[in-house]
Amino acid sequence: MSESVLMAFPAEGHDHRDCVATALAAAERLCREQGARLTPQRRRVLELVWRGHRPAKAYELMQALAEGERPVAPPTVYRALDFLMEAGLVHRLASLNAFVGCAAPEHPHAGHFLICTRCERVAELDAPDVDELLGERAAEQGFALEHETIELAGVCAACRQSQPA
Amino acid sequence: MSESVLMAFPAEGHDHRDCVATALAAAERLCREQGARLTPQRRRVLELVWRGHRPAKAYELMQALAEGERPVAPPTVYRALDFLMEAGLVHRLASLNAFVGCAAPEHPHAGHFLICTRCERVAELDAPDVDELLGERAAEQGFALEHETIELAGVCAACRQSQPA
DNA sequence: TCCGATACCGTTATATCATTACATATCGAT
DNA sequence: ATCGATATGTAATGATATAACGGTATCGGA
Repeated sequence: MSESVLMAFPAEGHDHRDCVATALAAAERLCREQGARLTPQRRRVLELVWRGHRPAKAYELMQALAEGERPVAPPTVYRALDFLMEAGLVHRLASLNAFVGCAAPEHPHAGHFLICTRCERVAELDAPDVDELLGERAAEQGFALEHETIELAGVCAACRQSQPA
Repeated sequence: MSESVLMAFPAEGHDHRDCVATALAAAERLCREQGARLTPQRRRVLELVWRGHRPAKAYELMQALAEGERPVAPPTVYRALDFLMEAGLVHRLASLNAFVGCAAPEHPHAGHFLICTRCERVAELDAPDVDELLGERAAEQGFALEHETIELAGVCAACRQSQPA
């Protein structure tokens, strides 16, 4: 079995600057390749989304953007998020109305998420076989699948260990 | 393979009064068994949710409730919906901020939905094998699954036939 | 280099979705 | 009939997201 390109729950003491740096570098590269414009504003929003492995709310991002600078209005952040989602750099979590950075933007994939209800961190689940099966089941009904929303809430390994209750 | 108890996309000319009657009867029965109070108001909301196989928005339900009667405020409809969800009579679709009636409330199940982007109808997908697989994949990461949100957007068979584009 | 088209961004207003808090009414067991 | 628990009414507010419009930056072609 090959190493997954997708993100598991990150280790306790991982160097998060690496996560951010990698994500931003990948974003720059992808956008250059595709002729998409990763403007400073969009880059800044992406960086903020990557502040942690917790999903970021749009209005939190707004506040963070405004920090020190002049305040920004909702469309600013929603436009940036729309762009980033379009580019596959960010995923939206429908069950939380929140956004997370994508760790593998170069590998197009439907996002399947594990969401820890204790620590609120999010990981992407790499499960192409689930996709396949869902596709089959949908096809049996004559349904042409376009977009999947798969979000699994529960308790991550670290939280179970620290508080088995 | 046994007949699924869950709802496929309903046929063009199906007798929808049957759907509603069946759903309401099942609700009455379940609530009686469980000692839950299906008050007239809650029953009315359930009935409205079942007006069609399209997801119902909370504020639409509010308006419909108010029709002819005195206007109602948001908590009224949200409280009724909370009760109905608790009882498993209604599912919430996170990707649409909307609600659908559950066709098989006596069979506890995670809701997996097919949502047609053309006609906006919704069907439940019966795919215990998908559940199983997801559970396994999650378990591999030490993740204790609590709740699944699975919503598949696409085009239903009827819409594909009528407009293959 | 200039121009025009397109994409980006700022701003105001408003739409949409959902909850809090507290008062009143109803139900149902004793 | 009374009392506690549950359900409902009501007002206010919070949270999420989009519409509409105009100005500005950027880019490709003349």
